[in-house]
Amino acid sequence: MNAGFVRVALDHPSSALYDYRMAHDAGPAEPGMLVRVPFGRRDVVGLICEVSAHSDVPAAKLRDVLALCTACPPLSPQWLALTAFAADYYQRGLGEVALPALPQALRDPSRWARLLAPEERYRLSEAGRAALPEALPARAQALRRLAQELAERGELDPAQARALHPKAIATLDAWREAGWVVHDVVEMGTAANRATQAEATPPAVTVPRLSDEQAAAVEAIGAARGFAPFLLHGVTGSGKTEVYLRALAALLAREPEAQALVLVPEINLTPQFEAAFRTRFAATLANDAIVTLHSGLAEGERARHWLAAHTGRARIVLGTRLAVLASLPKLAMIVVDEEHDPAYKQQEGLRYSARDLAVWRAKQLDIAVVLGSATPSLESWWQADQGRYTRLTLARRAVADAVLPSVRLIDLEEERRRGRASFEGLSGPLVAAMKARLERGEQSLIFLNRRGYAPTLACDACGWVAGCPRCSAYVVLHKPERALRCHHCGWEARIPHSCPECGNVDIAPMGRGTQRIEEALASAVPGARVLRIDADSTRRKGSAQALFSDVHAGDVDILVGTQMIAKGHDFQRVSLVGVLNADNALFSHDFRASERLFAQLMQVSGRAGRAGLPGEVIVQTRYPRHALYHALARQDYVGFANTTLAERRDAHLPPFVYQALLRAEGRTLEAALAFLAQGAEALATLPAAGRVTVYDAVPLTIVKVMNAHRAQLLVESQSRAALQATLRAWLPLLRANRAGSGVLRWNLEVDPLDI
DNA sequence: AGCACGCCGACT
DNA sequence: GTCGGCGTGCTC
Repeated sequence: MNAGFVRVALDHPSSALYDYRMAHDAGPAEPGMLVRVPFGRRDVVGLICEVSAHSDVPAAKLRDVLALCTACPPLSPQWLALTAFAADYYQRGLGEVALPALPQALRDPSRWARLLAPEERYRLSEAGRAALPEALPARAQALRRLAQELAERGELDPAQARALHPKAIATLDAWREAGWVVHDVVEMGTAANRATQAEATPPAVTVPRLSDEQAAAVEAIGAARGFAPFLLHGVTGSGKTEVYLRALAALLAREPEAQALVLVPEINLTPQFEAAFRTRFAATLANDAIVTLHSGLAEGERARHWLAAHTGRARIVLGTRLAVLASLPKLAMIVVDEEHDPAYKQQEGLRYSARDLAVWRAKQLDIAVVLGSATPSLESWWQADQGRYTRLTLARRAVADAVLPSVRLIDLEEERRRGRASFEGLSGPLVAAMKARLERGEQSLIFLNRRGYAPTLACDACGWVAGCPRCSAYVVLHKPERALRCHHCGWEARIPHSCPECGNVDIAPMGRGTQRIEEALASAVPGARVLRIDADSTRRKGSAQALFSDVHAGDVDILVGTQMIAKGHDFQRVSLVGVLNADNALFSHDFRASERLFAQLMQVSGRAGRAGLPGEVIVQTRYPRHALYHALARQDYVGFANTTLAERRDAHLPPFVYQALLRAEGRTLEAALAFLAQGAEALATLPAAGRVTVYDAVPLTIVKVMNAHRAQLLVESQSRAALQATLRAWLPLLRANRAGSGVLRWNLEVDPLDI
């Protein structure tokens, strides 16, 4: 038998490609195709990176490809280059990057055959819903059950139907002829395209008039050819989304096959974007030409959407950071909304920055990329300063009479000194302002970046503080569940009735979280309907959406929440934003903490007064003279960015240097530190070591998590290339590091955000 | 990453 | 005497 060889990337830490024999009659193998191969003792799915007539691997070691996936068109060379770049840049194996980027269905060979086969679905029509199952004879139990399942589940595929009743298909066909059942055939590689939706006439779309600034931005983006990175700096409410919509509309009209990728920082923001896109493009794009891609999708849906992107049927792909690795053969424009958002940085596995990869992808494909934000990352701002990104500015709010909110700083020290009343951390002026909003039927929003009832529980008598047995952290008091919970490892315990150290029964919550504020508001502002939105209140899938719609519907007077409430939502009736407990971040060891805080406060401030109501922001602080708050009071991003960048330059911090972080977790802190110290010694022996600085290994602030002791080592260089070369040579030495005995895990992060 | 093989403590 | 702990090493 005639045979060739394929070099395959596997989801496996080694960056090496593995050679396999490939029988020619298995079909034409090409790079970008998936294969099922034996690997050690198991079968895995790999990605063909090269096809060759010979192999250097000894024949005795070579094994045969078990199957070739022919249902799915091969991944393009551009896509392979993208994943290869990401693997190289973030110091990972190609397979570790490429395979996890694919939907699960492609990594399961048993599903390959049906990948692109049309999917059939049966569902009840309006008439069927009204008539069934009553129209059936009472004794036809199996049929009644079929009808009942159809009504309850919404839809059935042929296999499910047959499982309920052997002759289900014939029955369903009969019901279809009676007008009770609709038979949908969904082409794989597209989203569900139901007949009823396709028939509906799109509603008339009201397209807002553009401001001069918006029009200029749209024109600049539209006129761009080739690689064109834009930094769209627009204050909250200035209509950045409208700029995206217009730019995309112009592109899709100009190039009838072009695809666009739109990234948003978190899943919660996809529904509103999706709705806006569907409405705007209802007349020009088929319903299935807009798809979403994020981790909240069911596996099957994710595969369908991914395939729609991969086959070119989807024209607009809207998604979270993972969408940046989608296969988009006709990609012609990328939008990254809220580009400064830390959520674009993956914090486990391959620690990539979706924003940075978006820019790389735009450069690779020679297309435009629009980075939008009210508070751009200092990295992007610096790129614009350097002239590498084109800056587009929207300085005014889009709604005619909407102005920027006024910011009031409440000096908590002075309040205390003057003996002014405060209630559970809510100062007098803030309470008064909320009461005034309640009377006027306007909404207030209270921002506190700390969930739970109280950060911890403490004993006044002996000084005991409730801590986690597995972590060096306090446990957070959660009142609804009457539990103490560790936010780092998930450890939980009942709230003790007395101090476990001294038996004192007067143990009390210390500090305040969103739950406690929610409770306090009920008495501080009598009659107000208070709603809390944080990771705890939105744990159930889809519940965030329901809670937000209560706010939009006006069923809420005061909304309390963590940063979840700061992002994206355009609350029409909010005219007051209160900020509690923001001071902690001012004195953090992480040099980016103030940048993040400023962005968050600007963002949450932007929730006030969007629909023409005068907006007010009240910040409670013990440091009212801090420069950050002054910049916030003036809503002065540019001033903040310029001073902070100057400080960064003086202190030799990013974006003026490039960094990487080696983290280790050990059974003991000593083991972790020893591993890092030995790593530092190994690095010093490398040729390019002269151009990189290695700092001392230090314990993390929360040194112990889940009984693992954590430490890190910072490596930096003025030259990205020197850093990259060093890291590449360093990794094999780290893998061979014999100080690794007490080390449980370690990882290397390039361009870390949290230091 | 899995999943083997391989060499030392507490159990039927 | 084994069952099983996880340290070490390999996968075309």
